[in-house]
Amino acid sequence: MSDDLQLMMSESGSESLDTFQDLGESDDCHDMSMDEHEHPRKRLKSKDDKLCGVCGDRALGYNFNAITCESCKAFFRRNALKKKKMKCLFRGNCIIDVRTRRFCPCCRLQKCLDIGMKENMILGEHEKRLRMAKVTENRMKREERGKVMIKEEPLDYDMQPMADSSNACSSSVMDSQSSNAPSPADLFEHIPESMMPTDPTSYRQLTPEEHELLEEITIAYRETVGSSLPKNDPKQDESHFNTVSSWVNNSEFAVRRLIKFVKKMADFCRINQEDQIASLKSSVVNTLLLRSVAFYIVERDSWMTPNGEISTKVLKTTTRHGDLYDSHIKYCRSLKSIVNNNTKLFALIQTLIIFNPDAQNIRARDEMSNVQDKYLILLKHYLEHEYSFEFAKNYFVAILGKIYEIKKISDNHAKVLLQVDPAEIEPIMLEILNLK
DNA sequence: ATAGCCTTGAGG
DNA sequence: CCTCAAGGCTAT
Repeated sequence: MSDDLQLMMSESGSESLDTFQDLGESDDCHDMSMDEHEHPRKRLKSKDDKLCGVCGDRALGYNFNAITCESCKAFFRRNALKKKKMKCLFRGNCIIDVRTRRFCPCCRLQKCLDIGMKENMILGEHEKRLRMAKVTENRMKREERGKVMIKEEPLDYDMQPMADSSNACSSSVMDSQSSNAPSPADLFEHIPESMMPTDPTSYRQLTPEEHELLEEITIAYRETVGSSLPKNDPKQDESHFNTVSSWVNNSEFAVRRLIKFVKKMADFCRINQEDQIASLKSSVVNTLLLRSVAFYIVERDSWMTPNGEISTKVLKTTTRHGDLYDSHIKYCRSLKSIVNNNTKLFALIQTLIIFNPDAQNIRARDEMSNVQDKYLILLKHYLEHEYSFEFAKNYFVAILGKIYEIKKISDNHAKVLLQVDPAEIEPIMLEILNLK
């Protein structure tokens, strides 16, 4: 490989111009033959005879402020924003052409910059999300039009959760009062398939801002707390979990993920630093619990880890708190059954847990509450987007109930945590759990 | 990781 | 409409 690479480097170094001209000539020939057949008149100027300023390959036009080929465009997009600086294995002056361009990313990137490609023209994470929000918004409109055009038929009445149009205001009041409505807890113990989404035409549309916000936290969640932990080093037998302190230390990765998660949220960065710490600390145990739900497998009564399953029985033998175990598993089963594997819902719940106005030591409780309200509304609107308004209302209440419940359970867990010997706990976990 | 091809919003 | 220039997707 390195032989080839070196060969390529020296080869191209001695005849880079030849390569460039060869490409140019073949390009011209190609164009002429095409043009003679298609447009004999304007053969000279019609098709692009543009060449990539980086490698000399055929170019379609400007990319990031310079004329480049598709591959150099993609290359620049992938690499220009990386903060890790690549280093050239040679002298930093490798010749880049269509065949050698892959061998020295460093010099290729340098040449990109030399010919004037601008890294600030690469859309940032935020701008990309805006763009995607716009795309999906338009897509939804398109599909909406399609449905409306095809529809033109009277509404179908087979779905009872459609309490929308005609008598909306009265019906919602009546429903909330009516006694025959199943209690939310019962309603969601088992997912009522019959009430799941169909017929999207009369559901709420999220605004672009809401859509973007939801995307933001969902992506952040998926990339952090929602992802599985790195494969743990040795064989992860159950002996790794036979003490409380080993459980705690095992949670360290999850806590790091939580920190990464909050740092990705613009709303979290906006609150003052003391409250950031306070809300972070008070949401750690809840977060671990929520994680345990996310990776819980109802059918097997176990948790999925990168190294395989861990039976929930291990927790019972570890803590020797049967009641704690029971309530935890019950919680896993119930929340999992209503949320399933919906990452957006997990992300929303996670967010609501973090922006908790009555957490310990919060200074600006009003402000915290305002932020939480924002996500409460987002959750509500998301549910109304996904389901009928009536169904969403019950769903909303059920989820709020579960969020309240998670706090009680985590309080119980906190008591167990106080039993551990601080000497056995990693410093970060000591700090974050206030165990010192 | 690369690179070709596709989709798309903005702007003309 | 049409073109330009972004990002996305995916076979290699």
